[in-house]
Amino acid sequence: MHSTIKDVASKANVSTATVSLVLHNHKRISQVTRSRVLKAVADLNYRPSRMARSLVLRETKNIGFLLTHDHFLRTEPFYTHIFIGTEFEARDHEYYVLLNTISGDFDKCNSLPRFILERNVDGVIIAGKVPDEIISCMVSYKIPIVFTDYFPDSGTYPAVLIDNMDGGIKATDHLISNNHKRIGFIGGDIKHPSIRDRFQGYKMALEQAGLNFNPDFVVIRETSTTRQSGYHAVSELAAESKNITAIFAANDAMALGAMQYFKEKHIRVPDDISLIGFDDINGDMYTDPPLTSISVPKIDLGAEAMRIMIDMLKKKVKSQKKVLVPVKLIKRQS
Amino acid sequence: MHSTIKDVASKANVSTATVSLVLHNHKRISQVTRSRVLKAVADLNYRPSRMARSLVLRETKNIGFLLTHDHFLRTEPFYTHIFIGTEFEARDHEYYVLLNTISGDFDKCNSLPRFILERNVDGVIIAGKVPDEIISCMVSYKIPIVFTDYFPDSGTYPAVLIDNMDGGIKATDHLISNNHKRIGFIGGDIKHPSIRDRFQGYKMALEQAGLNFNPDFVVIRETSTTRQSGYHAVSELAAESKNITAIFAANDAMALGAMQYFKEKHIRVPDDISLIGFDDINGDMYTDPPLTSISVPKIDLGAEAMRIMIDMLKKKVKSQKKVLVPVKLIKRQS
DNA sequence: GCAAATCAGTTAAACGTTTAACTGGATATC
DNA sequence: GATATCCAGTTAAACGTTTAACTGATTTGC
Repeated sequence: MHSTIKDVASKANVSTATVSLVLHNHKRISQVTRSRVLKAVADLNYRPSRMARSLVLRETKNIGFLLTHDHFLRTEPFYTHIFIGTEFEARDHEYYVLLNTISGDFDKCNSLPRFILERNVDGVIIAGKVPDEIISCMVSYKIPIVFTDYFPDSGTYPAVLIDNMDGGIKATDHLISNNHKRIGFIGGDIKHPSIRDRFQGYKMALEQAGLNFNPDFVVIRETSTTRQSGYHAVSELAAESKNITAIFAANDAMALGAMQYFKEKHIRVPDDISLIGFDDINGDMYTDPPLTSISVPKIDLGAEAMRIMIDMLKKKVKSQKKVLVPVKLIKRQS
Repeated sequence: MHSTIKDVASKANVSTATVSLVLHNHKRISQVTRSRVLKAVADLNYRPSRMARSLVLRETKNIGFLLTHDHFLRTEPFYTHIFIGTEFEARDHEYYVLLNTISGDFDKCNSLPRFILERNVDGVIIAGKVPDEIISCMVSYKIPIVFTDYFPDSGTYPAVLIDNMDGGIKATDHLISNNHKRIGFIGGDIKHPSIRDRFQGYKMALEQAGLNFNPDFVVIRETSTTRQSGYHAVSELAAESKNITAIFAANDAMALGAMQYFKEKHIRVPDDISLIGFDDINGDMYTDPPLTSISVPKIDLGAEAMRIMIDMLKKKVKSQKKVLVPVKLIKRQS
């Protein structure tokens, strides 16, 4: 089998403590012993067991990644990319990421992710909106938390968020600069902080440009932000009868739904109506025509969250840092 | 902080051994003691620590997921979906999946994934092609391995593979049944078992249909199977001058490259030339026109691999089972 | 020349579990 | 009534590390 610290110790004729001290570069060990130990380590191909270290050091070197089942299964790899970002950063600091999805109607504290109950993670990164209940359940475990792409209304946690308001402004400004005056907005789940901020940006940009905000140009009653709700929202908006010449969709999924609707009704994009989305999933998928959108650096977002987490763990102090990651307008043909 | 087995023991006035036995439903404990212990467990919200259990039971309840950096970063979420599949199955059996990418030019055994060196996984699932060296490095650790979507030429390991040959036949048959006689094949990395088998299926289907295999209709010199190589391969094929009316691309990425080429040359798909791919990434992305392809159940593939792994761990016996997961023709408009 | 300080290690406890082996009392067996 | 069996737990070792506290030898300071 594999070798343990005892094998190394007996091979080098020292105590296990000495081996451990050598591996931690402790100054108390003489050069000659040190090299004898290191030789034994190399000969036996020894590496300390993570489990044993974790137990005594009370740190697992695992970080939990938590999101709802729905978010994880979305066809657009939005959260997958955030996950990958955390993974990249974790690797550099010798952490592993344990993924756990929870159901959207979570309510019982004893159905918390196993990695929390069994104390198998040093901290948890939460991605996207999760039920408030789970957060209150988690506080009793005193585990460090970092939020990404979501932030609960109450509580003080570090978070990495998309600069949604700025994105809303940029998207709307883009349409305005293309001479659109009658600009619609379709959104869903308007209580979601991200969607709310994008909508806010939309209104601010209109105001800035001296355009009136017209509630008739807005559909935000949808409960979700899926392709279906985009289709439905745009059909309710009845843009054609209101002379709306451009639409800002709260995310690309909804924009795709809108596009499908327009295709069915033989309304041409962008000739008859312009369309801009948010999230820039076009990098991963294709749309016809390619969708103009606000690009979100998803991988950076995950990496930044992991950076904050690792920093908190190292300094043993709860951070409250909020990071807004900047977004970028990606002009395409819609 | 959290409670340990000692807290429970002293609260219930028993030894820690009794608590453990109760939690393992050992028959030796009387009903009255059992319920007293269980009450203490509930009151203190106790769960055994994974690290401590792992140490004494010598099982980590973690499974490693290994693939090359390149594969993980592919824009098409092929391996991501396999990963998700393993994740789903793992969850049901109380395992976690630790992901680790390795570089494609791996050579040194001491750069093996940390989870192997530190004995932090009970087994490893390898996804896609990896350097042979890593496999030989791993054998000395005597860790159970399951391959997915790849199988090394030497060695006896369990594997979950796509039925590539059947897929190749199905794809070619589909073109034949649409009255195509002059069918091209573009592939890359032809030494890769998957690509080789797809090509094999192509040839078999031609033969079966009484069509001649024409080497001029084939480009398999590309070294990779990316969009770029698809573009390049199809330009080399010069299909138009050879009167080729249909092309079977070894995977969807290459098909996409071909499509781009045709678009640039104003060759219409499917009017001027038919195109079929392999992998069915169209479920996750969009192409124009929607690409006919051979669908691979990626999530199932990952789940099946995890199932085999867990089964091996439970029975403590090395399996050599090879599973061929069936593929399906998805007719679209190309 | 003797106490104090330094050096180079070792001892042993601790982390939180599991479980084989043991114990001491009650019951069954002949 | 002595012995064997069963019952319901407990004791203690083990898993593989880390590290505070200790030790015994050597060096330093005055």
